[in-house]
Formats: sequence, structure tokens, C-alpha cells
Amino acid sequence: MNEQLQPLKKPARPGKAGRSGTQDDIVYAHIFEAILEQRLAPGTKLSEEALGEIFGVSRTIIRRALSRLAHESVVLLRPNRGAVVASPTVEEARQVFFSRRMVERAITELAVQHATHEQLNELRQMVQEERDSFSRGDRGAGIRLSGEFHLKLAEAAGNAPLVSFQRSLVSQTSLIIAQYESGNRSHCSYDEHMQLIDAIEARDAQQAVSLMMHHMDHIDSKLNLDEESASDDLHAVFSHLLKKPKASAKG
Amino acid sequence: MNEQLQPLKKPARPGKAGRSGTQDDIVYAHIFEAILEQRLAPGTKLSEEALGEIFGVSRTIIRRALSRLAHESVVLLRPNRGAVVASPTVEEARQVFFSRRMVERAITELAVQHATHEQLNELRQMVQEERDSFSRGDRGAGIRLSGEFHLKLAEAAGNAPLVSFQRSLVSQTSLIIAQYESGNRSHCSYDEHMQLIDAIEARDAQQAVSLMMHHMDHIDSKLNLDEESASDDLHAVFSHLLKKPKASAKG
DNA sequence: GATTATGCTTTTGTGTACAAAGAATGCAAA
DNA sequence: TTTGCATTCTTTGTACACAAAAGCATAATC
Repeated sequence: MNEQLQPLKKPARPGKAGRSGTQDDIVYAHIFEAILEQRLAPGTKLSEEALGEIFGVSRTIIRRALSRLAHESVVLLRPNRGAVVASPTVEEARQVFFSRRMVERAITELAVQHATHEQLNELRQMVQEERDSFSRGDRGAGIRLSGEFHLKLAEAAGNAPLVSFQRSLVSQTSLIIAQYESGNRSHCSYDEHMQLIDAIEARDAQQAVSLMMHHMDHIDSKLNLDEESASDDLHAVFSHLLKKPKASAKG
Repeated sequence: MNEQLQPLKKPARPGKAGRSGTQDDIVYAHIFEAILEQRLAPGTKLSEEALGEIFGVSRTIIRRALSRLAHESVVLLRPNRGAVVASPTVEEARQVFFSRRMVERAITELAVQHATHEQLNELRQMVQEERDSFSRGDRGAGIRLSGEFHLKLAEAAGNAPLVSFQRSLVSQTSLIIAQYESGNRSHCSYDEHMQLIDAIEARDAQQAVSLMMHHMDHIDSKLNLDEESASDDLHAVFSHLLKKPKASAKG
């Protein structure tokens, strides 16, 4: 019960926090990671006090982190009833994918125009990390890194509102993949990511957009949204009743 | 300086006033309105304690409202230095407009497919209100209602992520208009709004999108982003130095 | 035996106190 | 007069305490 984590002064893996180390961001990043890597299942309740004890901070900090996650639709904040990990329905997943196609097309076109060689090299590095994760068999990290690639690409496009929207969409997509993708079909998105970078660097807008759209198709086709939608939808809807609380400290 | 506002005390009972009535939302809405209607100028500092006293609530509530506004990029939250009303630069304005064209196109296409007659009637009512505001000479309310029209249209499109993004874009657009539109050119967006509704109701996607794009062009052309960009940009950049604090209770 | 009522516990919502980081002001020296 | 420094003062950041609401279990009644 008293397995409290290190006092957060030094995050175990500092590389993940988007910004440098305010407690706020660290807690946010850790919960975010845990959700995307499926260490926290959809529907799991996120108690403020429990999280506060785990991270060694007060509920104030936890609350802000949860609020931020809620704004990205990664957790659901129910008034007077606390926060739970979101369980996107099939319909919600479809809406997210619709928006993503729209945004990714725009981002790709802008990236062809604006991305610098330096940015493209950073993207290549990220793809390398992504590949490493998959060859390590670390599926959770792979999903997360794949998402971070798309976010970085948005940054290279140089449109701030788009980046912000993409952040939310990528988060939700990761959650959807974690929930709906059949585990054995390996993701393999890194190959497509690499081709995409090449097309962008060649400033071939048509080819880049085409690759991106196919990439979206592939992600889509790996999900069980179409065939098994009925059963999976039910599972998602009632997952909060099933109560599989994988509280991080307890295992 | 004890000019405390009454309105918030109105729900003398701190009980449940439904979903719209939490103190939180009220404070958020009031500040939001004040900003969009230009009663709070860009760059104005938003002190937590002062606002708390004005609205008769603790800093906790104010802080949450500011955080929410910050997420919509309507206020800027500077660490350890408090919140100020955002002053979008010309470049930021351009980026917002780029995103809006993209989103509005998608929303229009979806609305043609999904909007119900009831929704379209509600939209017509909103346009009526908008027209009334302008004929009353209430420019601030007009800007706000015009924004709310576009938000309602997004809801009629039936895509949740898009609605969320649109909310942020509309807020920023209102701020941009408030800052960059020359005052004498009346907005007159309600006519175009009405035509748009008609095209949507006729399920004429091509016509609706065309009208929407022209509408965007018109909004764009009324701003001083192109010609006077240099001077206005400088003004925007340094507006926080000029300090025109129109504290809401006094003005 | 089932169902509803009621108090008990747990968890969230809000206010407030205290600590820390900036900003402002005044003073001294060049 | 101006510039640099130090002190003071204001404002934000965090923790904590208390209040209110929801959930849970028990018990009583039909």
C-alpha cells in the first residue's frame, strides 16, 4: 500500500514531458503515457487522492493534470464523481478519424512547403526510435512514438492552432488504437512514416498527401471498427462496470 | 474599491443549478464575453484576486476559468506572472484563418448531410438575434453572436472533435476581429449566414461550400492584416506595454 | 425474499493560509 | 542624471482543511 514513488523531483524518464519539469507537466506526462501504453485500461477510475499519493504531490496538481487530460478527451471528468480513463465508442472513433484525415492532409501540404531539413532529420530520428520500440516488442511505446511523429510533423507545418488540434486527435487516436487494434497485427507504421518524410523532403506535395492518406487508410483498416463494432462497442460502453483497475503502483 | 458585482450572488444557494449554472461556468462566460465585446482590451492583466473580488468567488474558481480561457488561446497564462488578455499577432491571425477555412469547409459539407430542419431553424433564430444586435449598434454582441452561429453550425455537423476545435477558432477569430477590424465597416455577416442556411437546407453542398468560402473571404478582407500589417503588428506586439486596463467594474 | 430508507464512508468541490517568485521602489554611487 | 543593487511589496503556486455530494451497506418493512 505504501509503495510511493520517488518524490517526483527526478522523473524516472525525463524525456517524455513536453515541457521542462514543472510538477504539473510531469504528472500529466506520466498519466498520459500510462494510458497510451495501456497500463491504465479504459474505464479505470483515476482517484485524485490515490494519484496524489503515488506521485507525492497534492491533489491540486493532480486535479490540474486531469483537467488537462480531460480537455484532450483522454480522460472523462464526471462532476462530483471523479475522473476515468476515456473509452471512446466506435462512433467517437469514426469522428476522430474523419477529423484526422482532414488535418493530416492540411499538415502534409504545409509541411511540404515549410519543413526544414533539420526538422525532417528530427522526424527521421523519431521514426528510428519508433522502429526500435517495435523490434523490442514494446507495443505501447510504439503507439506513443507513432503519435509523437504525427505531432512533430504538425509542428513542422508551422500552424499553431493545427498543432493544438492535432495533439488532441493524436491522443485520442492512440487510445482508440490501444482499445480496438487486434494485438497480433503489428503496426509497422514506421516504413510509411519514412516514405512520407522522403516525399516531403522532395517537396512532392501530391505524393506526400497520397502517402499520408494511404497511411490513414492502413491505420483505419487495422482497427475492428467495422466488423466487430457491435461487440466492441458494448464492451467499451460497459467497461466501467467491469472494473479492471490496473492501478499503476499495485500491479 | 469595494465595487463588488451582484450578479454572481444571484444563485444564493450553492446547490445544483443544472449543468450551465456552476460558478465556474458563470465566471468563464463573463470574462469571455467581456473580452470578445472589447470591454477588456488585449494585453489587460487579469489578476486572480481582483477578479475573485469582483465576482465574489475565491481564486480557485477564477483560476479554473482562466485556465480554460488559456486553453482556447483567449488569454495568455504566463508562469508566475499571471494572465493577460491575448493579443494575437498578424501571423497568428493568419494561422487561425487558415485553419478556419479548412474547418468551415468540412463543417459545411457535413452540415449539408446531417443538419436537421430543427437545427436549421435554430440557426435562423440566431441570425435574427445577430441582426438585432447590429441594428442596435451593439457591435460586441454582434461579433459574439456571429461566432456563436458558426459554433452552432459545427454542432449541426455532428462531429465532436470538430466542434471543440471550432470553439477555439471562433474565440480567437472574435478576438482578432475585435482587434483588427476597422470599426466603421459594419459586419453584415447575417445576410451571408442566412444564404448559407438556405443552401444547406436545399442540400446543395457545392453552393453551400462556395458561400462559406466567400464568407471567409469577406471576413478576411475586412481586417487590416494585409496593408497595415506592419504598424498593426507592432501595436499588437507591444500592446501589453501600453496598458489600457479597462477593469470591468469601473468602465 | 425483495425493496426502500437511512446512516456511514469515501471522494470530490471550494476556500484559505502560507511559501516562493516577480515586480516595484528607494537608495547609493558613478 | 543615470545605473546598479537591495529591500519591500504584490501576485502567483501549492498544500491542506473543511464542506458537500455520491456511493455503499445495513436494516427495517411490506
